[in-house]
Amino acid sequence: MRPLFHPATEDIQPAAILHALSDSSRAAIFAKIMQAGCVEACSAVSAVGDRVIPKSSLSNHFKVLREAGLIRSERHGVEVRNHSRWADVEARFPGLLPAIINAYASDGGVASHVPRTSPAG
Amino acid sequence: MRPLFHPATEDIQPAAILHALSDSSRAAIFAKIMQAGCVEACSAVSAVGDRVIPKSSLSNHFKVLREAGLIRSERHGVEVRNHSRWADVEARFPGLLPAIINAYASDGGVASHVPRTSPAG
DNA sequence: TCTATTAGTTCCGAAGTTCCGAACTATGGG
DNA sequence: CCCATAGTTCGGAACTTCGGAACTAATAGA
Repeated sequence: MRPLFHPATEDIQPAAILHALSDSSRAAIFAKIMQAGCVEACSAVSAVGDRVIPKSSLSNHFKVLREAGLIRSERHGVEVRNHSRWADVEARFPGLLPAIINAYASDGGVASHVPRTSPAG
Repeated sequence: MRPLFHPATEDIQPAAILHALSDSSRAAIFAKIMQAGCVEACSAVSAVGDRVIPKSSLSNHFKVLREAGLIRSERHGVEVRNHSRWADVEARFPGLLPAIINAYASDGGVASHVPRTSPAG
């Protein structure tokens, strides 16, 4: 298993963030990671809405979020803990994440009841 | 030639907007349409940066932007004029477009020197 | 009306991406 | 060592995107 790659804050690209969050499953996963105190094992997100997501797809979704710079993943024993990189992204692109999360929330969609203020992350 | 489809303002989806703008060529095209007084013939965007975009790809990029609700395209004789739907998108998802355009601009990228305030259109 | 030109769309094959089950790797407990 | 749990990688099917060639639509000129 190769080590998990994370971009430096200054290497985070807007296109990668938009691509990562343009998938509503991934947007929901990201919203959930923020709500859950910014720490979440992959297995805690085995479903989005009514839809069960297979492990391999989930692993790929986490990879896309990680390589976009949206989350930081750390192995802790047998599991991986995922932290939101909200502060990093906010520092680099102020207002981008709140706007995206709000848009999903106001669409009544997948990422509803998401905090409008920066969570501790 | 079938008529050009445009979603109603209330049918605009965040995921579609993010997907449309997660491609840097499309983000550049959209930025250019706004800068150019919100009207632009497709042929005026035959290149993005140093890269020449073939007509068929360009046609598809405009279609993606149109179907995401970001632009309105009207046939005027032999050409198509594209208007930004900034006001519609801003009404539905306040702050989303400025945040995205700013993110690209502050990345020093493709959509630099883009207005930070809502343009006429 | 016929032809040419310009602007854009559609078609379709090649190339690339995503999805997901199966096989695999890594860690921890007994 | 064996088993269970958590996640990754592999690989094929399904889907998307790219771009050249052929097409449609409007317009101008003979």
